[in-house]
This record gives sequence, structure tokens and C-alpha cells, in this order.
Amino acid sequence: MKNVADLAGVGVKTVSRVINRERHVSEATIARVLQAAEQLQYQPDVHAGNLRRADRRTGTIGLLVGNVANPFSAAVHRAVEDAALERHIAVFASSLDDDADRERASIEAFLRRRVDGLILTTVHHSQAYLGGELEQGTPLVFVDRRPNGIVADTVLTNNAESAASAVGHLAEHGHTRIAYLGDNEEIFTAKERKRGYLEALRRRGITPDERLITDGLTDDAKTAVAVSDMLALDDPPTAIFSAQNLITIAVIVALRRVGLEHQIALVGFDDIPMADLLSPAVTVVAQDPSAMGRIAARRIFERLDGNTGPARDFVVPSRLIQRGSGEIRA
Amino acid sequence: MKNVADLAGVGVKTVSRVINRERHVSEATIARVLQAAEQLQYQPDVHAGNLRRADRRTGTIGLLVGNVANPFSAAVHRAVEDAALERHIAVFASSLDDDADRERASIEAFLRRRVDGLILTTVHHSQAYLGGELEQGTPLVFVDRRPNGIVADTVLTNNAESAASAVGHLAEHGHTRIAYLGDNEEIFTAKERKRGYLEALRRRGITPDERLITDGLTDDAKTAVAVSDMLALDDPPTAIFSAQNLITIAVIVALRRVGLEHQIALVGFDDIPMADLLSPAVTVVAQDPSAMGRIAARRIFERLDGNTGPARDFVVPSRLIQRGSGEIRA
DNA sequence: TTGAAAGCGCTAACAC
DNA sequence: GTGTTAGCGCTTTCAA
Repeated sequence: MKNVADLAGVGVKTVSRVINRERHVSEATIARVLQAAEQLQYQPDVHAGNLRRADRRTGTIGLLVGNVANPFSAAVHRAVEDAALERHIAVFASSLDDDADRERASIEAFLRRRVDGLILTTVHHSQAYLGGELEQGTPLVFVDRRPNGIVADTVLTNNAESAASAVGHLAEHGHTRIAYLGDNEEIFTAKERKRGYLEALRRRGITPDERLITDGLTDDAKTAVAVSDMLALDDPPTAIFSAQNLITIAVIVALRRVGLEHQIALVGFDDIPMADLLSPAVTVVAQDPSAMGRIAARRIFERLDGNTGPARDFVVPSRLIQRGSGEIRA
Repeated sequence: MKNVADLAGVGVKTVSRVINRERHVSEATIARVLQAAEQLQYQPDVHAGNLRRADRRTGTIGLLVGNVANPFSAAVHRAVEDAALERHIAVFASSLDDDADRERASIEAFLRRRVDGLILTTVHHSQAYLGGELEQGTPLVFVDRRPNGIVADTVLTNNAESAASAVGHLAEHGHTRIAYLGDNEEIFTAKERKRGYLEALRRRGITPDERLITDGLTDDAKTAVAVSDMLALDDPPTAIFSAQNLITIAVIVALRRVGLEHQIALVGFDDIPMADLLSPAVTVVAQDPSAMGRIAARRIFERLDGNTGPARDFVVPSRLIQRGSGEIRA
């Protein structure tokens, strides 16, 4: 900057004014400074500026998701990025892989880099350690999962309600023996979806059968076992509600292996790629990750713009997409 | 930092030493400083430090891809992130959407934030504007597409060769009327893949038929038209080579609409999700985006560690995955 | 409209 | 082992 000032024959402050488009600089000086900057290929250093600037904003936010390579996370990421672009904000992204240590390490790494805000899908059992930051005014918006031990803005799918609608849909097609296949119950979303499943059964006077309920399906092999165990029952399920996209895919594979994919109804939570090209096409309750990311980003910006209201929940509705597998009758 | 120093009853430099784990500090002082830092919830500011630090590294790299929500880009991103994590480097990610203006804007935004290096899949017709940065020592690694107007490290799939192997595979199954459906020919990868297609035909003495070759399929509707036009020929193709994943999916849809998916052979370039659950399962030449991202990140780090050798090409081989659609005989 | 001086939070260099 | 001083590249404050 000094070099540019010397070359243009002005003081550093004038260069600063030109770069930041402040007023009260004559056209002639502006032109001279710009020309000098161009000639020296000058790139301002935002961090040096932020050190002294009043608002201390870095124009950067951090995004923590499950896995940037997972379509759900990727859609959230993309939506956040698009919203950030409008405000010239850069996005740090990090995958957590359900690893609580990684969560804390990533957050610390971002905080050290002085991000203006954080959008996070967390895995640690408590986010109380973020209380200090929140009080200091760093905007925090949680996506998909509610934080524990702290009250903050949260963007959520109406998990229980959506799950209930999926199960209700199966019941409407004559099913009473509806299986539940879900993820680890410690995960907020998994718990909610199971709650919705049970609620839907209750509402229709169907007594839950523990043999038709399996949690903790963290890999395909476990899901395959769970499906074949259920099918081996004297009174096997005639329909399946799978509470997560990877589980849905594993269920499809398992049903095909025994040739029952056209006999047993299936509704999945979360959309899966190519769902309409499979046979049968897969009925799902689809979340709206783009909307979730967009809403989270907007909320961060509201907070950065001075909104200090109480923490809010933003509920993003999901949508039942009927494609075939969920419309198989009992 | 000053506050921590005061509370611990030491000088700021000692705090700095403790934070940076330098030697020559007594255990007792370390403990006192750490305790004070904890009490004040002190978070060091990396940017302030980097301002004065000798190497001026920010521990940050920028990643520019087509679209973080596209599975190929997402896989590259994930691999880059994993490699970066080991070195405690944070990753800025940005989608370009084949928009040249966005390319320049994103790069400038990252450079202003003083990223240590850049991994990029570019879209602008020339990257000559990056020559200055490269000379100044900012490591640049291009992924998937070679830059124009500048010589720099590049990680590539062997596009032509892979396309040729796909077409050869179809020829080995008795096909001589093999269609080519590809993206805009201005894109480096599209051009290379078409070259491979033509080369494979030539090698087997098959004369290319212009009516079986269509470029510029930038959306599904165009692909649908191209497929139905070809099928309406007096001597329609008996096999199709689709040069990009989105095109492959559109071709599948088009073939199904006329019920020919089990009659006409298909090999796609790039893997597609759920490929093995479709009927027929889809044969592809699959790229290895994870390997590409990993290699790109490693190269950046090599450069950061002082390697100043000439720019290199890194060729990542692809793999033919036979699943059914490509093994349909003529 | 412009510039000089001070200072943001930290580290380099050197002194003790 | 530890502290002091200067200065990184910029913006603020205030004077001209």
C-alpha cells in the first residue's frame, strides 16, 4: 500500500480511501491511485485492515456439516454459498463425520480465523462450550440438529410430523404391519423420526411390535440383517418405513435380493438420487436442504446486521413424493 | 493477549511463546499462562500473527470447483479437505457454475484473504491473469481441466484414452454403429473425450457417421431430442457412448421412454449414483475424483514446502466398470 | 480533499 | 527463561 501511495504521489490514507470507495477523493486522485495499484498488481490484505477496522468483520463464515460429499450436506453448502456470495462473504466448509473431536477442532480453527458467524450441524453431546462465543455476539445457527446445553437459532425439518405422514401414507394403503428401520437413536433427527412413527401408529390404533423396530443401523450390513430377520418372522411386515437415505438404499438392496421389492411397500425419509428411475420408483418424504441452508445463511446475516432478538426455531416442511414403492397395497 | 499477560503476570512475548509451543519456557510459567488464557477464554488471532510472522502463511487454501453440490466436485472437495486437515489447513470452497466472471471474482476474494494456495477447476478461456500470482510463489494446482495461457501443475483424468476404452468395449461386443453424445466442445474434457471416441473408431476401421455425433448437450431436453433423432434414422445406432454423467442419465430416461434400454448398449463417462440398482445396471468409465483431490492437495503442500520444480501433469487413470448396459450385444 | 500519527493483536529481533 | 521495542498492512482519529 505504501508503494502504491508513493507511486501515485499521495499518502497511504488516500490509497485506503480509494480502495474502500470512500467519498471525498477527487476524480483525478482516484484515477492516479487506481493506475498505480494496477501497475503494481496491488491486492489489499483484508486481514490487516480488519485488525484496525471498527466492526472487525472478516467477511467469512464457517460451515460445519456431516460430510460435504453427502448430497444432503452438499445441498446445504451450496445454498449457504449462494446466499453468502451476494454479501461477498467467503465460506469455510468442514466435514465432521459424526466425530465430536473434529467438531471442536474445526470450530476452534474457524474461530481463530475470526469468522463472522458459524452454521453448524453438530455431533458433540453438548454445545455448552459455545456459550461464551454466543454471548460475545458471534452468530451461531444450527442446521438439521438442535444443539444441547445452549439456546440458539436452529433450522429444522419437522422430523416427527414428516415421519408420521410417511407412516400414515402406508397405513392408508392398507398396511398395519409397518416396520421401522432407523439410525442411532442418540441422534436428534433419528429420535424425532421414530417418535413420529410411533405417534402415527398410535393415532391409528396400531400396537407397535418391537420385532418390527430396529435402531442403530449405521451400515449397510446391519440393515441387511435387520430386513432379513424381519422377513423371517411368522407375521412379517408388509411395509417398511426407513428413516434415513442410506438405510433406504440398503433396504432396497435387501428386498431385491429376496425378490420382494414389488410386494413390500417402502417409504424412505430423505430423497435418494435416481429414485424415479428405480423399479419400483421410490416413495420418500423429501427434506429441503437448499431451503435449510438458505434460511440459515439469512439468519446469520440478520444477526450480523444487528438483530439481537431471542433464539428462534425455523421449521422447513418436507414433502411426500409418491413414486410407486409407497403405494403398494397390503 | 495483553490481558492474559497481565493476569499471568508475564510479558506478552511469553504468552506468545506458550501459545505457539516454543521452547525455553518454564513449566510453571506455561501453566500460569494457560490458566489465565482459559480464564479469559482467550482465542489467538491467527491473522494478526500472520501479519508479522516470517512465512506469512495463513493456513488456508481456496478450492474452486464447478458446483459443490455435484457429486464429482463434492468428492474432490472432500479429498482436499481430508488432506488439508492433516496440516491444520482450512479450506475455502466456491462454486463457479461455468461462469467466467465468478471465477475471477472468487479468485480475487481468496487472494485478498491471503490463501496459501489455490486448487481450481476453471472456466475462463484464459488463466493468464494468474501468471503474476504464480510467479510470486502462490501455488496453483488445476484439477480436471488444463489452464489456458499459463503453465501450472495440473491433475487430469486420461480423458481421451478412457473414452477410447469405453468405445472399444462397445466395439468388442459387436457394435459398429456407436453414437457419441457429448457436452460443449469448448470444454477441455469434452474435446478430449470426443477425440478418444474418434480415435477408437479409427483404430477399428469404423468410419465416423456425423449423424451419430452430437455435441453441446447442456441440458436434458437437448439430449432427449438428440437420442430420438438418432433412433429415427434408417440405420440407427446399436450402442451409445455418453461423455458425461448428466448426459448419461438423460440418455437412460430417453431410452426408457421408447422401451429400448435393454436393446441399445450404453457406456457412460463418469459414474452415476445408484448405477448398479438400475435395470439394466449402467456400465461406465468411472473417474476417481477422490484421488484427483488428494493429489492436488498434496501437490500444493509440496509447493508450500519449497518444491520449485517445473509444472507437472498428474494423470489419474479411470476404470471401466461393467454392470450390464455396456455388455448388450449388437 | 488530503495526510500524519497512533494503534489493531501479534511476532521478530535483541537485550537482559 | 523472560521482557522490551519495533513493525507487519491497514484504518482510525484528528489536524491541515
